[in-house]
Amino acid sequence: MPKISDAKRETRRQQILDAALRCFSRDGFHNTTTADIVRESGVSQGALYLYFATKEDIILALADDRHQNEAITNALAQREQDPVQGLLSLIELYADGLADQTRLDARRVGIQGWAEALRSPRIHDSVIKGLNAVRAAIVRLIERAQHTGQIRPEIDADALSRVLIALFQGLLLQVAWGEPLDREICGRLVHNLIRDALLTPAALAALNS
Amino acid sequence: MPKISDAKRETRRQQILDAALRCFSRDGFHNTTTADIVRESGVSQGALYLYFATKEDIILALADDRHQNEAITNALAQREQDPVQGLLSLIELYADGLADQTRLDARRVGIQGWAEALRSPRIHDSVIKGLNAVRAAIVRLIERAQHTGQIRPEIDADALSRVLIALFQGLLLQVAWGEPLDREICGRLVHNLIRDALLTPAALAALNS
Amino acid sequence: MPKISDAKRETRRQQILDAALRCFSRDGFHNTTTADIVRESGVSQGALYLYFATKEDIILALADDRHQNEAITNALAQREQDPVQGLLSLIELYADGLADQTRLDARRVGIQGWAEALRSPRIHDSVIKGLNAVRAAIVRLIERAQHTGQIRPEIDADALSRVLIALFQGLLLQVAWGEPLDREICGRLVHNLIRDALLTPAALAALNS
Amino acid sequence: MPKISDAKRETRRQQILDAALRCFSRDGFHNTTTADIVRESGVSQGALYLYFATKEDIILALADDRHQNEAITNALAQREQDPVQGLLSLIELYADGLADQTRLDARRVGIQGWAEALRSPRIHDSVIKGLNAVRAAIVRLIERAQHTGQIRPEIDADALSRVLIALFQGLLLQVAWGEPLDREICGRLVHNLIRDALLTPAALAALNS
DNA sequence: TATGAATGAGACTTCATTCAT
DNA sequence: AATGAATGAAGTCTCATTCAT
Repeated sequence: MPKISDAKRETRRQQILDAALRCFSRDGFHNTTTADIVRESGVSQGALYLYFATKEDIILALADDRHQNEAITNALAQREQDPVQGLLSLIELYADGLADQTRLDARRVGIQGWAEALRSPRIHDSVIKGLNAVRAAIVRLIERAQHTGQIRPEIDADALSRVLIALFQGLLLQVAWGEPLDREICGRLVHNLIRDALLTPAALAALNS
Repeated sequence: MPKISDAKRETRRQQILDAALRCFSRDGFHNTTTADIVRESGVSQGALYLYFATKEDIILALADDRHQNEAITNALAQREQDPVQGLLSLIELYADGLADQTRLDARRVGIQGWAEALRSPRIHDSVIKGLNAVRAAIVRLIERAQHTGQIRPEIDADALSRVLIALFQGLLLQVAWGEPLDREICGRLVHNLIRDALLTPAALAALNS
Repeated sequence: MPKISDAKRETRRQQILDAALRCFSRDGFHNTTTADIVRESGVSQGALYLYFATKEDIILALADDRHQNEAITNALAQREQDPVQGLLSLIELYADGLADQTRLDARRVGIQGWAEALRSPRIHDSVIKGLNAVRAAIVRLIERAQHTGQIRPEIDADALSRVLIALFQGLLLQVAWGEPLDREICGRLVHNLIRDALLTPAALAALNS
Repeated sequence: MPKISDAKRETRRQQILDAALRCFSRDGFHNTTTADIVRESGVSQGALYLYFATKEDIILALADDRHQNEAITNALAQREQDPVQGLLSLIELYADGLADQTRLDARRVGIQGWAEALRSPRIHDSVIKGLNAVRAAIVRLIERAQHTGQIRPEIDADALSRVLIALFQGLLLQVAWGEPLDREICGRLVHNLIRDALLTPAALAALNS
């Protein structure tokens, strides 16, 4: 009979996830032992398995956390009245995430998840679910903008969303490797790419006004 | 004197690398055992260590192979008279690589290398070296095109090269995950992005003619 | 809370050490595998490493056990009122140890430790520590006897202690090799050596009375 | 068909033994690989096995070398007219060997042989053979001295020889461990032990004259 | 004879997970 | 619920010896 309160339980769980994130970021999934996580989190070896059935479940839980954060970001951008503004604001938010020092571990672990997705069906599913959520959010904004005549109608919304995500993924990777990416210059570059290649003349005029 | 011939030695070495590539692609670095590579390659357990000092050295050798291929691709694009054509041709070549079924394993293993680069200094060095080689090739083309007035002078060549690479990396990732990326549609999209956002009016006119 | 009791833990530890002693005595350090120790001790392969971090640590632990036994022997001899009697009694105790069938394994393993001390700094330290403890005990007895005028004052206590130990080490070696050493005859011989070469005429007279 | 000359063959053999001695001294038998010996000696991996059937045979050959040296030493002492002088001279010769820096490796390897003798029958035989040769030489000297009335008749020649050898073995051990043994002081001590405990009054008077 | 590449059994150690308490 | 000791299957790498040339 579970005597522990839900709050207590959630705290413990998060404690483990935080520790795991630090370990995975530092040493990678496969060079992190459950003993490492135990040491870093302060819970006991046995307790770990009261919260997560396997080590892979910890990885999945971290991925889920990440997707929840992204869902919030996506929802935020949808709220914008103007879909082009929404798109630009979404890009801005993700770019902020790129530079945010506090999410460094999450980014590093995320990249490891990309690799794991290639061999673990469960992680693959999780990663694709996250990908699709972001993609759907972007597609919706693009289609809204095409509906309002702001984005050229001949553009394939799905392809564009994938391209934008790809761009972000690649930059994330380079940042994680410690490459010097000037947020200002890159940001402007991407902004201009979109402006010049996507917007209709009318939208462009409106943007400049 | 039974000193093995260089050709024989190289054959054996490649045999091991081919087997390793298949194993790594299928199961990932960490879930591939040296025994797996031995089984797949047909060499003996001991012979493996006559060619590679550690398992990590096999990973590094695969990365080096990859970088050599890329170097050839880069050199190919530099030969073009017109730098804009060179850039477009480079993009075309990498896009071909994305779709090439025969290099599927290499792509999957490459992505795992990205993750490993986060924790292994040696792999990090190797990956960054490869990144820089490609970057330098792209920067050279862009600067040549700016010199001839074909690409807008205000564009930061280094940032643009990183953005193009990032784009490619992200698409590579999605392809590796099995996502349905229409080469035609995405190719045209990227092509247009470049055309509309980078080229000077003069170059644009020349391109269309 | 399943924290094992200290007694239980100590039992288990000793169980491993006993098994290791038997294995090392029979096959030598280097021809004993951890699997052998596991088989002989009945613990699991993994459990071995809960008690000893490496195989060398097992060797060191055995050496420490030995030194503790010797410390007890040394302390026993110091208790004698008469330092010459103490010295003779110490020699007697070590000679008993030489002949004791129950300590056969310990002797054989001890000799292997001598050899290991030549190449492993940790084992060297341990062996020298043990050597010095015995030496100090003997030196103290000799100096006390010189103080009381029983042992000739011109004798170098440190050199003599080393010589006595050397004698014991060599005899130990020969016994371990299975050489027929008559305890009675050798004992008398050593006894007389000491009597004739070390004692002052006064002490000699007292001994004979 | 053996085209190689015996001289050449012997040179090669000695080259291997010299290298092996250095390796064994430095790293111990078990931490020396045949590859180490090959590297240190300059012969090829295969050639090693043209000269020695197994690694153990190298160890045995080194032991034989040692015994030959000792045989020469023993013979030298036998030549002395006066058996007591012969005994003292033998002790002197072995003591010289103890201090001789050029035979450091041989001493270190010899000690390892002591340990190996505990588990390898072949090495045991070799070691015992060497021991008995020295013992016989000493016994002969003692018995001659007893015959001439120089050494007390009640002394057991065999036991005394063992004790003298033991003494030497122990000192050898301590020297090999790097212990500071003053050759002068220890030498005099041993000398006096013998003088005071073994010699008859007549022999003693002769010695002092 | 001589070479050095090849072999493959096996060594030590690790680690995700279980289970008695 | 919680603990941490215990498990045992693997994993990477080594090395004495063999053998094709």
